[in-house]
Amino acid sequence: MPATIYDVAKRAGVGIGTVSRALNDSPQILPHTKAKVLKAIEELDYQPHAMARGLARKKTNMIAVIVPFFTGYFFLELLRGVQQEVTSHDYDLLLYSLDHRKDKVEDFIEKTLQERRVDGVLLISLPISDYYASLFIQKKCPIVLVDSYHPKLDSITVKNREGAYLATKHLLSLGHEKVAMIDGQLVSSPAQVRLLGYKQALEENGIPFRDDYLAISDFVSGQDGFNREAGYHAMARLLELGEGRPTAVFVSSDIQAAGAMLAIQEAGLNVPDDIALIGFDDIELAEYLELSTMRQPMFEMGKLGVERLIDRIDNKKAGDYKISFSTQLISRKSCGPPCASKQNNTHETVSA
Amino acid sequence: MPATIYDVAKRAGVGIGTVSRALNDSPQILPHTKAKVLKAIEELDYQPHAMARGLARKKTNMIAVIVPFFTGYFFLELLRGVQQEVTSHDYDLLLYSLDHRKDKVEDFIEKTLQERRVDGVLLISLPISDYYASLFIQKKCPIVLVDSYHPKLDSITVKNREGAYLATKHLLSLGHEKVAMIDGQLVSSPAQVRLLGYKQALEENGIPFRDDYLAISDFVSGQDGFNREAGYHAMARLLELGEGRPTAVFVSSDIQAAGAMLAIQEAGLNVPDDIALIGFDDIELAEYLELSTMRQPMFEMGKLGVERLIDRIDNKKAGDYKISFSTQLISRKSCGPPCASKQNNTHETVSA
DNA sequence: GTGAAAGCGCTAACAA
DNA sequence: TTGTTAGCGCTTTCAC
Repeated sequence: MPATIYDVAKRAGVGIGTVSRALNDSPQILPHTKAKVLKAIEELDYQPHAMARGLARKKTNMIAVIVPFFTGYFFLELLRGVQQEVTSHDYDLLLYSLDHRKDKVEDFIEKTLQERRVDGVLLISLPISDYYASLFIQKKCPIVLVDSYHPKLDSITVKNREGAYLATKHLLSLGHEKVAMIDGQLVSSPAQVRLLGYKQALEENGIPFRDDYLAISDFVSGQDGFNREAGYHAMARLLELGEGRPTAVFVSSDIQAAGAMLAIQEAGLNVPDDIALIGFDDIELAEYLELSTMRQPMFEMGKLGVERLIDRIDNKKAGDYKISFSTQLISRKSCGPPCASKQNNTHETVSA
Repeated sequence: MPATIYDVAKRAGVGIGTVSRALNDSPQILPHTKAKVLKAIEELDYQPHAMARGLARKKTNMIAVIVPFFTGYFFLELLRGVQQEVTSHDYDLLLYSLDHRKDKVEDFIEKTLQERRVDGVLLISLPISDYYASLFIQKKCPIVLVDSYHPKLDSITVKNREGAYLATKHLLSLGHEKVAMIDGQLVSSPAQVRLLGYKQALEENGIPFRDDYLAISDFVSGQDGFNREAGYHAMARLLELGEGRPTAVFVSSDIQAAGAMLAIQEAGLNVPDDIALIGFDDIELAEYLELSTMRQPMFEMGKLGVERLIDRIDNKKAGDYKISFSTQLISRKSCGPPCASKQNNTHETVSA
């Protein structure tokens, strides 16, 4: 059995209260006594039991991170940022990832909040209902949303609408008129908002929105459509338009764009000559595929999320906190050369 | 404040012992009484406090997973398997990832073992010293090593040596004679063992091992060399050999191979015509790069690791457990066509 | 400044 | 079968 605070007290010839004071750097203890205690601790290789401490202090020193797992590289980068920050603040991380097929985010929230009594929750890319938002506030349990938004809670987001707008605009500025979009399931908030940005760019350029130019990735059931297969099938549908097919596509995630690229190649077409492509995220893969994309600062978002969360926990800071990161256009080959080579498409303009 | 077991007892008109019995499905309780208690629990939205329960039961219901973070996609896949299994057994997962620049695996072990008192530890791709191996045994804390090995502990590994052997042999069978290897830092156990497999294949084919054909990835300091930059620089060194450069390279991880590929292209050379490449892992990227590789069953390893760990915890099963997964050759374009086109290299054989 | 004692919210052994 | 009580290992009053 590991040593307890009683063992230490006995060995140092003091009471357990004194040991506790030495442990917690209380000023209410003589340096001499403290030294004695520290020596006993050393000799017994004593380590305070986190659960016992947590029970007495009503603090677990754990934060929960809830993620939807299929987010792949995006999640990995984000988690790296999270981990770095968590570790440096001496908290431990309880990771929950939900499988949409069987888990509900609500169950995880209940579990972390009521059972585990974590000190704070970081919710990644997951929507939260008003009911649960209020619950967190009522229980005074700090929560930070990352890549998700709720008016009453701290949220760190990326400017999805702006990003989608800029991506579409980039395509437009290259001379494209027939610009389609491949999006994830609209239950996903980023998917919704990116669609808005796409439409806005179209509108500003006087190009009417076409239903058949919006391909929602819904191939793989139970997921949100942000995956390769879904991208592949969405592109395939666009390709079925034949001659009326788009000359450029804004895809709402790089991973879908990867699938789309494959579909284009299999159809004997070429990126960017036949169809220009721009994605969203800037995952590792994008660099290899020479895919233009809107970069999200994933690592930074994770890090800042934890920073803010711990600030709430330790310093009980209140107040609204909304941060929105801008996306950055990363221009690669998949969009083709600017303008010049697209002039041959200009005759289409007449009919538009 | 959330309801406690006392609140429930009062409301149901019973003692706290009875509530506890209802909670833990004890047979020592009348169905009628149990129903009464369950009703009170429902009404109060009571949830047992995990820490209090843990303290009394001497069981945390948490398992720790310790990973080196830079393992990228390999780790992500593995963690998916881990998560799935952990969740289905109603344990929670405490994630620790260590940054080699500042963390020591020993500190994490101490922390999880002594402070957090987790019920079990899953150590991924990380070596463990004899001292700590004994510590786990002595403390009777179950531990399972995944992608790592220790004679006294449960280990789930992949047949690294065999995999490396087969990869090298594949290159050899294609007609290559000048086969080099790019490896990670030799402190990494897989790196060591894969080197052995490479040498064995060479030897069996009567090809002498050449020092200048072994490029250790050591570019990025503080890491183990299993990353893109390191692969790039290792390949660059091989390329400096000029005409004496290898015609095929076995790279000890796909991510390094990706870097190597880039170096080859930048040198104006072509894969597989000038240099054939085979990697290890079969990460997502490999498919895109059309990189031949030895596939590791990552998801399965994670899942099995947890399965075994929980078996140890719940059923107190003892005994040695060593599982070794075989790797699978995934043949893609990066190795080029079999034999025929390599015949022009045969004249080199004379000097060998 | 320090020791003793009372909780924190549970489980489990012990009576009744 | 059920209620009572004594811990689990700590923090935190409260006296001294």
